[in-house]
Amino acid sequence: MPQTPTPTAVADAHTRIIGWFDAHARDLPWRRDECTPWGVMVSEFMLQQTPVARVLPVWTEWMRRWPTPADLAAEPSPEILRAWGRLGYPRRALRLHAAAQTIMDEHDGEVPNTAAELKALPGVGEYTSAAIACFAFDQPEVVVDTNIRRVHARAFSGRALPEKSLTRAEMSLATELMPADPEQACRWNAATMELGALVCTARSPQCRVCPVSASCAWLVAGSPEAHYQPKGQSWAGTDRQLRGAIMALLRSHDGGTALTAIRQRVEESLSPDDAQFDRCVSSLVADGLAERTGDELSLPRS
DNA sequence: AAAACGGGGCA
DNA sequence: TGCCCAGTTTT
Repeated sequence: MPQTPTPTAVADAHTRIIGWFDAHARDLPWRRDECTPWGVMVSEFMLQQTPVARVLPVWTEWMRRWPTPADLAAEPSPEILRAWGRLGYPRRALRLHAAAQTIMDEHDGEVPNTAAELKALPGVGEYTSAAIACFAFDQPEVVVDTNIRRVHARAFSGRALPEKSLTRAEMSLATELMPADPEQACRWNAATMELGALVCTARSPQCRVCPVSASCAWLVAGSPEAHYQPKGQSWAGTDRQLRGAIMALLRSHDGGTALTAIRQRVEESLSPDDAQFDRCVSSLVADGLAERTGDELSLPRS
């Protein structure tokens, strides 16, 4: 277990990383003062497992079309899934829609401002609840995402990568590292995340420009290799690939499409057997991502 | 604790 | 090709 860094070292890290953030933070629309809590919430849903660059245009379009929870909650058409486009994990769009409806039903149309209430919303877990509370409502919640975990692993624990899953020790460390001042705490969260996204990256960290390279435990230890081999997820031939291809087809049509036509179209690029095709159609319907009427499949109405 | 869940871009 | 990305939910 890593030792808790000394108070002096922690304060120095605060100064350096927040100072770096002041100079180098990206001007992202959901970080601007005029962005609403709803805008922050939409961004956090889209950013789950999806890089900033791909989220930007979709977020802008969503905020134009559905600027408040009420607007999204009242949207009955498949336009939600169509507007999600190719962001991936389209169940996030359904969960965001459901969350908007819960906000209407239980929170008077206002995004709740506590982590506990946020976490009760569909699609909002440990990270997202803390992030919205912190970034939209300036509450000093402990925010721990993949970027922050990696920065902590390197700068304070001397490891190339964080553990495979979030550990108690990581949460304790993140808690210890939080600045006492609430405003600084929120800035620290955003700054550490940004450092992980731009400098302390997974593949080729830019230690030459890192504000804490002088004290980085990993660098000081000689940049040791990761103690485990990351296990990537397969893609070619998987249900995920086929489900994605079917969803892309549904998004490109108004109304329904015959299952035989869908099968024919996906076979232009993929080679599913009958069992896989049926399984994927069924699971999409079960997930609420598609609707089956007779021999046709379509995007569902909400 | 582990698996399922998209998709694109870069080394 | 393999790996990674502001994770959550289900098993």
